[in-house]
Amino acid sequence: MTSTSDTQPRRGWEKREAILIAATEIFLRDGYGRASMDQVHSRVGGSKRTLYKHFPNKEALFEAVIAKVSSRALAALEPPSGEGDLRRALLKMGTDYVNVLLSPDGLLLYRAMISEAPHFAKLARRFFEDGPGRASRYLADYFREYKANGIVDISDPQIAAEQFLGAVRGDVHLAAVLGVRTPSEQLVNATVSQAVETFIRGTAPTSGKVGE
Amino acid sequence: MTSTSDTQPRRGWEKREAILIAATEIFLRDGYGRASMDQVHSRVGGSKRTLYKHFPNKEALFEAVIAKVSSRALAALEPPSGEGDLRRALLKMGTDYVNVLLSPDGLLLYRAMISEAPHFAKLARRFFEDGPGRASRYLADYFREYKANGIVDISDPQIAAEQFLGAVRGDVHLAAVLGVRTPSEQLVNATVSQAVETFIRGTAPTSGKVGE
DNA sequence: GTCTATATTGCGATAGAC
DNA sequence: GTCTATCGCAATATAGAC
Repeated sequence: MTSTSDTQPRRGWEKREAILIAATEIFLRDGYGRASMDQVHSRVGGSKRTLYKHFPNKEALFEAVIAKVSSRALAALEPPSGEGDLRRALLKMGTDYVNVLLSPDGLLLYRAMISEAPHFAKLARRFFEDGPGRASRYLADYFREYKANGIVDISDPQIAAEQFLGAVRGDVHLAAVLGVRTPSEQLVNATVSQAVETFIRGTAPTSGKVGE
Repeated sequence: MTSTSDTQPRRGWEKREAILIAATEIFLRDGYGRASMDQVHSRVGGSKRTLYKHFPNKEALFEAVIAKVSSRALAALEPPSGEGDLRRALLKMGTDYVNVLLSPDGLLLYRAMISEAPHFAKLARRFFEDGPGRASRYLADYFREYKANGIVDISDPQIAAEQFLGAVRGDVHLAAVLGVRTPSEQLVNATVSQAVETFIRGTAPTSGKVGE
């Protein structure tokens, strides 16, 4: 039982789903170029004709795969909870963010999007807007409130948000994407909390007060 | 005159260089998969035998291309100058760093490495060590000195270095890699200086003193 | 030039849903 | 029985490494 497909016949959207699942694994593992419709076909079984009925060509199949994985992987990015203190919000936001980036889907999606950006500009833009762009917008909005209340001293909230998330990412993400090393959860936590402390102190209103 | 090749005959390493130049443009523009030896051949002219004499196969040619572009693009990463104040050193380091990342070679190299990391693990590791890894090591060493002198308060210098560079990168780099937008020099400068200010205040020894 | 890989299609047979 | 999705299998065409 190495194959995803049972011997069960499938009809309608079930077949479509089966194709999508097989295609997802193959496209994300091998990349668009090295993946072949034949691989997908032999993995899912059935007729090639059916495959092309559901997805008129390789590009369409790839786009469907990315759309699905995107929504699945990026769903965990949520706006910081409005109340509560700054430290807690940043910790949660930072942790969620790196967890999305370092999740299997997150890593594969990131690689796929960067690889294919020149040929799938629309997908690349959507990925950016729904992923990193959305996260930093959430955080920027949050900062804007706190800035208005004088709780933080930030000249440009949007830039600050991108920088906090960038700091949290550090080199850990790139190392994981390149397969150089995979971070322990412990290192990730240490990284996030150090980033939070530096950021809070770096944006404290004027006195040396920490947080709160 | 659209071709890189003149009609001049070439011998030995000249031919090799000509091949490398043509291959560089094609590989980085189209990616490993879509690039073809035929394109390289027709661009550089001469016999296919000669091409395969210099580079026994496609992978070897790709590796040579990456090695050359890597050393060219990453050369600008230097250790921060030991004396001078922290603010100036961070500004220079941050600016150099994003300029490397956002340079044409930097962007193309980044994309190529991420795309091919699974199939060229050795190249990927070297890229990481010679690029981001080296930059953060330089900065971490610098921080260690300053930490010993009590000029900065940093719990883990290596993590802090990666975070500063990550903050400087922000989302600007990813957006450029994805072709979503290309940052103005002005935005880059604003980003770097905001990161520097936040970082300096965030790592100041204990009082509210800023820098110096 | 050779040989292989691969995207895409043609067409007739078939099988479950209504 | 009529539809419609699916199947099987072959054919076409092109590209690309060597």
